[in-house]
Amino acid sequence: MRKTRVSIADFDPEIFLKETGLGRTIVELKKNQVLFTQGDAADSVFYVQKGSVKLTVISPQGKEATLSLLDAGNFVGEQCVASAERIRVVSATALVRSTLLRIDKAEMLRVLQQEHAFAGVFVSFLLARNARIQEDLVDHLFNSSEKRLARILLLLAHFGKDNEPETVIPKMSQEVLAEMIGTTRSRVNFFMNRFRKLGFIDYNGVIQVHSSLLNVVLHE
Amino acid sequence: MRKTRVSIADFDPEIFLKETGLGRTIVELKKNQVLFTQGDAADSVFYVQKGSVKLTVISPQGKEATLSLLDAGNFVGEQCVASAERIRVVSATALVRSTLLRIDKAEMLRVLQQEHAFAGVFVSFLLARNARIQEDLVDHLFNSSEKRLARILLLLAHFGKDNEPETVIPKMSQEVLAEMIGTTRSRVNFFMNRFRKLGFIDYNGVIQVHSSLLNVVLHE
DNA sequence: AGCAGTCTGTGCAAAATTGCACACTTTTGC
DNA sequence: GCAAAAGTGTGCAATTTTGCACAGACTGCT
Repeated sequence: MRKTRVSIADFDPEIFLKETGLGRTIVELKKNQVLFTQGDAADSVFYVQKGSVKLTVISPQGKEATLSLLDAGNFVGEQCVASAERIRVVSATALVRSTLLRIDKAEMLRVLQQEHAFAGVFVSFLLARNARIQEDLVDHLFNSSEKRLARILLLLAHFGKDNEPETVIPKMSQEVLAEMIGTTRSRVNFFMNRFRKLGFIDYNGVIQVHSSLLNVVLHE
Repeated sequence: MRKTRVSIADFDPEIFLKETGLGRTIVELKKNQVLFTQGDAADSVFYVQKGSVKLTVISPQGKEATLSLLDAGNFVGEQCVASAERIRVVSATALVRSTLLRIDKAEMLRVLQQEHAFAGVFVSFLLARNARIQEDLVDHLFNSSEKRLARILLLLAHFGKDNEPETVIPKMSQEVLAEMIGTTRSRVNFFMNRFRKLGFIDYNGVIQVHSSLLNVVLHE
């Protein structure tokens, strides 16, 4: 064990994000339980310890879109750290039974301010998130909905698995897939069947993605 | 003047981002001059002091897309702070004559690590950038290209002006507009003329946006 | 002034996408 | 176990978007 000191050098982001403490509480969510809703007051940040969370937005016209899925190790609702943001701009819902750490905004600001190591972890997270959203945007700028669907399926096939090249996709309706790639269910259905006929995916109950699906994304 | 101390309390992000120093040099760019290109080695971060920069990506098929315009006060190439990223994933080009501060990656990491205040500035920037990209993505998920064009025009009308509600848009071809909203020039031309006929924009040489264009974005 | 290169206004056929409808099949909740 | 709700496989007409093509306007350069 390390020498005990009062200095900040003892601060460990890993531990901070695992344990409760001042301004930190544990939140347990059942599958499909809502963490917060677009429009809610935003006074805390969450950190996913176990499970996964889906971020969605609703358009003024009532259409829903899914922005991203966040699994263990991600922050949720981090926008509220920005001074101007007092309101949630997205909704967050648990995809499966999940455990999150809720961190008060004030505590979050304090720790960011005082603990280098933690700020580093947070910056890394923000950069990764940035890169991912930007990729999604590029995907929209360049690709047809067919390719977007193929890409999302490939990404989902690895979602939440750091290790094995598992190819089974989390239970997910065609409707939700459509929301994620910004198209209609008709379209998703059409392509899913096409991919199946071509042998890129298997698909009876659960969806299994084969690496051959990569061809759709890569080709031409 | 404040008491002189050797402590880090003297560090001022404002000053740091204005002056050269260890690991920091000034870069002057002419209009349309390239700062870096997709694929270049990424070993530094830039901070826009004056002028503005355009970020673009090229698809494997050779199509080009414009991801964002960054004016004074923004960082460019910040992705390289992420440990994994050794290569530029976008290209950056000056929109007008511009002055940037180039900060070595190592120096950037050092300062982020040691100076709370600076880390705060950087986190704020990342959050703002995140929010903006996310809005762009939502725009794509929900809106038709007509609305996207209207939105971009409105945003451009205020680009680089913190103060006056100026309505003149920086010189920008229909081709570039098309790249920004992910459609074809045909389409942009079609809508530009429509907007003009409807009196939403004026358009002889330079583009002037009227607030009535808001209706396109807001209406149903 | 003259030429080259870029940008704009059009037009149009081909292709992709949307929006619905409806019948089935699975799940879910009680 | 059953009824309601959610999800899926189809089909199709209307609409939107793409991809080209071409002529005229404008710009910068020599």
